[in-house]
Amino acid sequence: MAKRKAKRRTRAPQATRECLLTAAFEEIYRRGFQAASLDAILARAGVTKGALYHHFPDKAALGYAVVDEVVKGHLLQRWLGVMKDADTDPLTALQKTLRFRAASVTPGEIELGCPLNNLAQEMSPLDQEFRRRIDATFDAWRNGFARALTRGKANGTVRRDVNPQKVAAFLVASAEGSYSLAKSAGSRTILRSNLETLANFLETLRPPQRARSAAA
Amino acid sequence: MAKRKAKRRTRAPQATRECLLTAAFEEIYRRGFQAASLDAILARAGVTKGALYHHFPDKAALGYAVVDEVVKGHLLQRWLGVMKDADTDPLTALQKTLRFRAASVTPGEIELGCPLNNLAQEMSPLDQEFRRRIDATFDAWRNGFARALTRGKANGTVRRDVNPQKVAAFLVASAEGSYSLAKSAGSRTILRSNLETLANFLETLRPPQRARSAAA
Amino acid sequence: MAKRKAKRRTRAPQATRECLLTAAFEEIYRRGFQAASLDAILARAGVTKGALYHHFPDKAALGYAVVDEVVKGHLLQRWLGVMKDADTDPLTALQKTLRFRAASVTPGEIELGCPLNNLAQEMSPLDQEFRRRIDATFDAWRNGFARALTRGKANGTVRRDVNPQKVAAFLVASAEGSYSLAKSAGSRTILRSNLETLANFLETLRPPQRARSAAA
Amino acid sequence: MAKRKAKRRTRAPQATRECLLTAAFEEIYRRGFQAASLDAILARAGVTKGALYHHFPDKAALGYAVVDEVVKGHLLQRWLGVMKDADTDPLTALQKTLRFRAASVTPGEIELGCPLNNLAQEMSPLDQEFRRRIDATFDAWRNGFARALTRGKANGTVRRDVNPQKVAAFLVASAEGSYSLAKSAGSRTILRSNLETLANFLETLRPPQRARSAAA
DNA sequence: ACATACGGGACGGCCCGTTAGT
DNA sequence: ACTAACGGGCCGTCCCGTATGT
Repeated sequence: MAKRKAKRRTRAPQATRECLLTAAFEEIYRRGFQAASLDAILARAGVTKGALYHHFPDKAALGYAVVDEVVKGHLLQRWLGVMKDADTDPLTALQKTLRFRAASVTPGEIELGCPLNNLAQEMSPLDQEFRRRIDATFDAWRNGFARALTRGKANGTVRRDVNPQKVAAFLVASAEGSYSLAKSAGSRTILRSNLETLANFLETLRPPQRARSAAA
Repeated sequence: MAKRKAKRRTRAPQATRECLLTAAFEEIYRRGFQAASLDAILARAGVTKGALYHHFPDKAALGYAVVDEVVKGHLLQRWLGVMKDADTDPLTALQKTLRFRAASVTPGEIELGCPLNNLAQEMSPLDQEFRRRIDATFDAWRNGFARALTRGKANGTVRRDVNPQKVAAFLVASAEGSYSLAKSAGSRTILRSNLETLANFLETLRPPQRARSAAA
Repeated sequence: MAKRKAKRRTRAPQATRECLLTAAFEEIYRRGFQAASLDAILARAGVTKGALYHHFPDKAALGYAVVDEVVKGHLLQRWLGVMKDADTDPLTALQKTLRFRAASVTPGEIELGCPLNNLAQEMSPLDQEFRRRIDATFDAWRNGFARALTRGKANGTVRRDVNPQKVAAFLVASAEGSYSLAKSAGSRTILRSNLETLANFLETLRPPQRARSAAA
Repeated sequence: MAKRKAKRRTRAPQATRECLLTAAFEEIYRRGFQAASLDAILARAGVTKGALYHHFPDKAALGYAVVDEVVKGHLLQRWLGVMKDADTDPLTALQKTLRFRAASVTPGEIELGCPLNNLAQEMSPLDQEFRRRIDATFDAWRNGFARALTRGKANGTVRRDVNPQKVAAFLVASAEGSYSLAKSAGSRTILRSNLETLANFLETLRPPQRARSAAA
């Protein structure tokens, strides 16, 4: 009872792997990938070097898996979760998402920023494999937005001259930039203001005709 | 008299200091602050450890000085240089700046991103002093944009309902986000597209009367 | 039924053991015993750790078995193979063996040297059991040479004052030394020259009467 | 007096370096290069990691310096020291050297063998730079013997048909082989016997005429 | 104002061996 | 008979900072 050994969890490789990924994500989110200490991750996960070495060949592979299996899921759920097949009005859905993100941001998110963007800034120039996997995640995000805008063009809720790919890329970039600036300012106000400005920008993408029910 | 090292580098404290700052900036820009090796900086600068620790108390102080004396200047010159006192039409001046940045971006900038944003993402949560100095730089940038917009409101080239501070913050955030995404995508095309979208967004800030001449 | 690994390697304990010994020999020959990685041996053999530790209690035991079951056979076949019962003229048989070894040496042998000598140099001072088994192998080699010289004394082809044990030990030592020096010189020429000098030395062990036919 | 700190030896870089080399030599001699622990060397030398890293870029460089600055000197002094300019009779000088080495061998030398040969066997195939430096040392040894034999040919104490280079190489190889076999046998007797046989072999290199004063 | 020598610590990689499971 | 998960521990590298010396 005194000894905190608690060994032998009955051999659950899948659980061990997920435990490692979660611990690695938290440590990397906090310190960055290069500064993240494997020993700290191990202590947090409650496993040993041998287990880590069994599941991942080296630190980089652990980082790759964190991107693909932890960060990607979190991110897509947050930004694409509510508008799976929003056939009605994608622009409104996007605005709701932006405003919900602005409303529900935690102090921790303000301080630490977006985990994917952190990794992107740090590792993109240093490791091609990292860059590829990070960009693939950003691409999934952008594509989610672009598909929504395309649906809006199809049902007439989005202007014809809108390029869904370009606007989606701009939305993602502006959102990430908003988190970045809020992080260095240490201010959730700036994040909310920026996301609101972005939501207002979306209003300009609606067709001129219907402009609030009765315009013509 | 026996040994003749041929070194003897003129003993100019100011030059040594600037040499260190330049070398430190390049190394930090490339690897990040934590991963930047003092020995690598020293080798690049061609000075020794004694000189470094004569001019700076520790690694952090060197980093602070890089922000204040190297990065800040570069940044403000690039983004505020052309519109010092652009009394005529600040929105057009801003658009020109965005489009000039889009046109003149180098492959190195795409790969490595914005040095200030890199430092912001990495160091803001880890070191309050870093965060303060980085935010001060961003603030100078935002204020430059905000002053321009205020001038525009005064001379009627900018809509009355525009909040200069908020729009300036949004512009900086979107620009930084555009560099971030371009960096992880390894694509200058995405940067250009985003900066162009941002320039188009500025068009919506003009008063409704004018510039609507040839709409139909 | 769900998983189908396609492995299933026939379950043949003897074959597994020999496969391990061969892989271990090659890895040890190349890197030395201490530097030989069990994981590398396992990968080369295509078996897993469980199989290894089923057949051998630890790394040392694997090394001992390599000496006794792989190295010893190779060595004795090479140096004692051709003169099993050379009743006629042992000195000539020894000379033929030396010259055949000189002629048939491969670049790999030059680079890596004699596997028994490598192990002897590395492990003799560190592990008594290793030393014993290595010395037993050298002893078998020496005894093979000594028996041949004794037969030569009996049939008059070797001088009476020759001490077979001492000369045999000298031959083995000089041969091993020749391989050693050739290895560090990276030169097969030096090996051939030395083995030829050793063959010439054997000429001095013949009785003075004969072979002096054409001296004047 | 209790604390064994004894810091601050008044800054003696040369002494520190030699201390490191000596400690490294002993540790490498005992365990081999790859198995030699830097921490053990450091503990033996009484210096820290920082000092080591200052004097040598890595472990390999330390090993190279051990070969060039410790092993080479020891070896050449032992085998070439007594016959610097033995104008009289080089063969006798060589025999004296061999017999002196046989007489003065210590149990430690029997157990651990020749440090240069140990390094040669272990490192030659793994590191070209090691091989080069080791071979250079062997070459100096061989050249010392060869020069002596050449002088003997000049003054008539060595047979005309002797090839000094080849015989020198053979002598070095046989001597090294003798140490090798003695090491794995754990027997100084075998070393003495072999060196004596080698000394006797030298007798066959004298010109036939004078063969002990009165032969014809 | 600067250079060299050095202190001490931590990190990632890898390694040998054990054990739960089949 | 054999597999895979896992336990710990050690090693070389490298790093930041200090102290002595000129």
